[in-house]
Amino acid sequence: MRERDDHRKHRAALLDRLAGVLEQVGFPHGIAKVYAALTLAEGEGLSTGELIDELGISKAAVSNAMQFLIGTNLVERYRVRGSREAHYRILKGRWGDILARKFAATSRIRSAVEEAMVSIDSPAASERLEEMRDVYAFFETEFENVMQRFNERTGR
Amino acid sequence: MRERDDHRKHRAALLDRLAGVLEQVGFPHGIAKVYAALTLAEGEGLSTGELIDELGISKAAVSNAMQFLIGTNLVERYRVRGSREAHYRILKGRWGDILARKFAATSRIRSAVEEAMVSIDSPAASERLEEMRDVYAFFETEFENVMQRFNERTGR
DNA sequence: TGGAATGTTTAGAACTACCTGAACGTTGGG
DNA sequence: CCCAACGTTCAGGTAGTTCTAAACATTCCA
Repeated sequence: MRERDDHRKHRAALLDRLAGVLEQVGFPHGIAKVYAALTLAEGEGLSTGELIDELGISKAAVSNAMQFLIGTNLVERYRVRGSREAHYRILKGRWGDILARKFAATSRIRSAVEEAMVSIDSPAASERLEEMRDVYAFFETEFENVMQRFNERTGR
Repeated sequence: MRERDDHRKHRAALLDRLAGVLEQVGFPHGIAKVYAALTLAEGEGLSTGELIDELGISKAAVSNAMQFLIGTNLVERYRVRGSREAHYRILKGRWGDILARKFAATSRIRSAVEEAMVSIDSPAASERLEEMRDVYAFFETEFENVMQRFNERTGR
């Protein structure tokens, strides 16, 4: 069964690559692997046991990852009749939220920099902070517009 | 000198806070502290010795941080006559580059997801990848437009 | 060109994140 | 209600990162 073996290896490589992508988005390593496995699942989702087999991790790691993924509303638990195991599937339409959360950092950063500006007296330092503030203020409003267009697009 | 002491403590807190902001942007911890110190410097920059004193780190850490900051074109070295120490100052107008670099991840992610799509046959998995691809493609073009507006704005 | 001051590299220590195994708690079928 | 299957929590260990100290290299001035 050389062919099957190749297939399996290829799938594993694909999974690692996708997990790497998700780490770039900001997911912790272990959570990225779980999310990637759920994305590439043949059916609608996977059970705890299937995740343990496919990823070679412990059930504690699965439990931990699910606490994060369910807590952040990216994954949900569901039951399959005839099985006592928990099953997990990816919720659709969550990518907008994931990215919106990242954009939220922009406004936090802007206000933190502004807060720093008030207690600085050196002109040189003020100038550097001002540049930083202006850049982030610009991107903050741009991101708001982008998200609005995104929501209109998906709302249709 | 209670007043001076308060001032010093306040500065240190401000520095930590700004360093935290920079970590949110993606800087590693040590590098964020150095960049924050250079931002808040009274004058145009700081010497190695000043950074060591202010941050309480070793000269090796300074050397390492500067390798990163100079390598990514965010800081430059300059000399001060009468001193044999290296001095470092923040380059102006680099924040656009910093953020552009982050946006570049968007297109890398989109193409990685597209690559995964070609070797997947499960309809459920394809659908999930497709959603991810579409979202990232949307943001990719939006970011391109945002960066163009940013460059026009600063180009003036 | 020699020597002191400074910067870089490297080997190892400390810290942090995360994972595992085991104990514990919970759930559901008989 | 009890037992077995499963999930969660927690203490401990491991891997990876980043710091430091010290050796080494470089630079600059006499």
